[in-house]
Amino acid sequence: MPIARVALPVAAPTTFDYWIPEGLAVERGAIVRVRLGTRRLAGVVIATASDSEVDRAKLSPVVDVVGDERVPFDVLDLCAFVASYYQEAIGLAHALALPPLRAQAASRALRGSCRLTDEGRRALAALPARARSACGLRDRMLQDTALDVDTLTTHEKTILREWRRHRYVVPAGERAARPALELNAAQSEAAAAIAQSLGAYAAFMVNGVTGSGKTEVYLAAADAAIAAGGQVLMLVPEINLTPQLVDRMRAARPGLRVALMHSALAAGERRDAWRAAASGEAQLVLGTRLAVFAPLPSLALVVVDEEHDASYKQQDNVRYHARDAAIWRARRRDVPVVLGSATPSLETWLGARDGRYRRLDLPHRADARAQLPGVRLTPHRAAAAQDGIGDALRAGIAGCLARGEQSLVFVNRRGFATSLVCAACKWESQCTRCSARLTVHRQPPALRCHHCGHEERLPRACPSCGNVDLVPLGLGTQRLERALAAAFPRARIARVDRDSTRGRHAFASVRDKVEANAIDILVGTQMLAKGHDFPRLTLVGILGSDNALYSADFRATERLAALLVQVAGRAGRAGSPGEVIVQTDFPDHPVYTALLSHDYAQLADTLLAEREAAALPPVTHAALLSAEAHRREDVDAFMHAAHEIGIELRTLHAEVEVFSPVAALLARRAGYERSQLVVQSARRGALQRFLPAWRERMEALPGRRTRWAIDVDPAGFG
DNA sequence: AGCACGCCGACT
DNA sequence: GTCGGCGTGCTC
Repeated sequence: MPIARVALPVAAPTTFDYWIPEGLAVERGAIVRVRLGTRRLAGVVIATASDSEVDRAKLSPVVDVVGDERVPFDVLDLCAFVASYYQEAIGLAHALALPPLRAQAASRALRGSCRLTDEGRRALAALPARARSACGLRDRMLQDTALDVDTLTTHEKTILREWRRHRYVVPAGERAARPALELNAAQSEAAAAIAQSLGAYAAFMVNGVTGSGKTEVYLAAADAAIAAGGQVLMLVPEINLTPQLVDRMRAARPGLRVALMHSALAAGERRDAWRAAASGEAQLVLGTRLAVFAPLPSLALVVVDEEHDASYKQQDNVRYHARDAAIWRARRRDVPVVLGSATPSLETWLGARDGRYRRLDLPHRADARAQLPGVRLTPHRAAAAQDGIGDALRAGIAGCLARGEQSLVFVNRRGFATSLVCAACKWESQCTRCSARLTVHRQPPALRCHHCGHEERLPRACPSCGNVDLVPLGLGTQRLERALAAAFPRARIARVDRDSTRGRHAFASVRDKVEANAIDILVGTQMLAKGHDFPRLTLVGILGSDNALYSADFRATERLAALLVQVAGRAGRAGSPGEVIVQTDFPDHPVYTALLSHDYAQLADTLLAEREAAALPPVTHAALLSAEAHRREDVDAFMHAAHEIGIELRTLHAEVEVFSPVAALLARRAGYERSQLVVQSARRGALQRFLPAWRERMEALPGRRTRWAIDVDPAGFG
């Protein structure tokens, strides 16, 4: 009896067999609907066979085949690799490759940018001011000559669709192509090296300083791949970055067929993108980490932009690393892969040092007029009394304002203050469900936990002793914004953090304002760090970054270095020289001296030597077992057992080290007590042989009160 | 992951 | 007496 082996989206360790009814064409890669228990599920056929190990009586039939899409074989292989490498359920790993199955009529997708017609302009201007739902969009349409549809919320797209029916808006058409950017020597050399290697596996590390024009290198390499009839897969860390990147791509390459893939797309749009990729119609597939599973029949080149970025590692469900999956896939398909960054991860750095990756350097900014910014380190402690704004930074901002230039002040913490303490007794705002302090917020006023979302009223007096002298400790974006407003009352200030800027629309509107020169000072967190060109921005202030140096996580310094370089890179990108002022009390720390001398390479070598000395990743290979339960004793009991099993298995796996369980950095979160345990080996293969045996023994442990997971190649030991 | 089955405590 | 709490184990 013909059998289909189906990977179903359940946390079971195996696939499930179903018999194939006569007349139903079921082949490897087909998406089928089946019954599992009482449920009906869609899964992907990973193999067909002439019979099954399972009792015939237990087998049920394949219900039907969904559509005509097939998951390509290399993607099936990638999913199998991901399941095995990351110790995940085979079916959950394969679920990553399924197209969105909601068969809703593919909405006539709006693409690119739209502009108002004259009639539309009249109609919208005449719209009553209280037509609130459309108001923001209307204002933006009336202001802008063209609006990028990708930056809109789904609600706004609905409105826009309506307007298009009335012929109020029409597609803006392809923007006039930017004058073809002359590649400099380093750029054309890098692009040529990649282009020459098309047709076979090769891995490149493109190490280019901020503003060195890595995108142009990717584009030139992509041109070569596409000209030969190939498809290019380009991964980016965040959806925030895609609209701008797409704009640039479309402007530079009119007519380029791009498909976007990220989780913020509606099911219909995602399905369209999936089909465009699968049919070969899309020449460039641009997306976040999940795009690494896209069907690409003519894949010719893979690019991972900002490859150091932590968001490539999925932190829940299937804990895969999209960069590593991309490398695996490139090897499997025998095509080149490009890993680009201004601050390469130490994994990639080591790969380049060992000769596994070919190193391509872009040591200068592409625009010859744009110098790398000058960096100054000034003491932070001295600034504490002035809400964090030291004299140098104050003078710098004043200078910028006088010249009509923009400044950015960065602090990596939202809210007003880190915590609230009582000046009289020892009381401190503490989360009841986490081992963390509650952050002070003023807009709106509240004490909030950034780990579990718990919220309390902002107390007027100490809940413990009644004293009214409560002191907000530490610096957040809201406090900084207030201090800047007090210091520069006439400056136009915008705050950008997760609280102020929800959704893509909000971010795009700040970006537009900055571009329209309606903002003098930007205050914000991480959100501001990445990949946005602000030509008038000449000063960057970085506050509170020393906090990262206290972190117990071994990757903290590497992450800080990347963040500093990214933020500093916002300064002075177009002609005007930039300045970066970093307030630190550790000016001799290698991470700051590297920033001063613009020498990330030196820092990466130093950090790598430290990892070598301490036998830490990427020199060794690690997995992290993390567990949580409501009761401390349950976690401890589980971890104790897990540790014992690990030690016992070492008789068979001598090359693997099993460390003792320790409380997690955040020992309690949302009412769960948390612990973790590290296992590692100098050899990846040894760790890979150990992990399944260990996992199976742990799965057999009684007591399900503890939730646990294995994280292979964890982003940190936190 | 769901979902059912099963074996123990407080309710109309 | 049974309603339902969640701990345990199975699903082709």
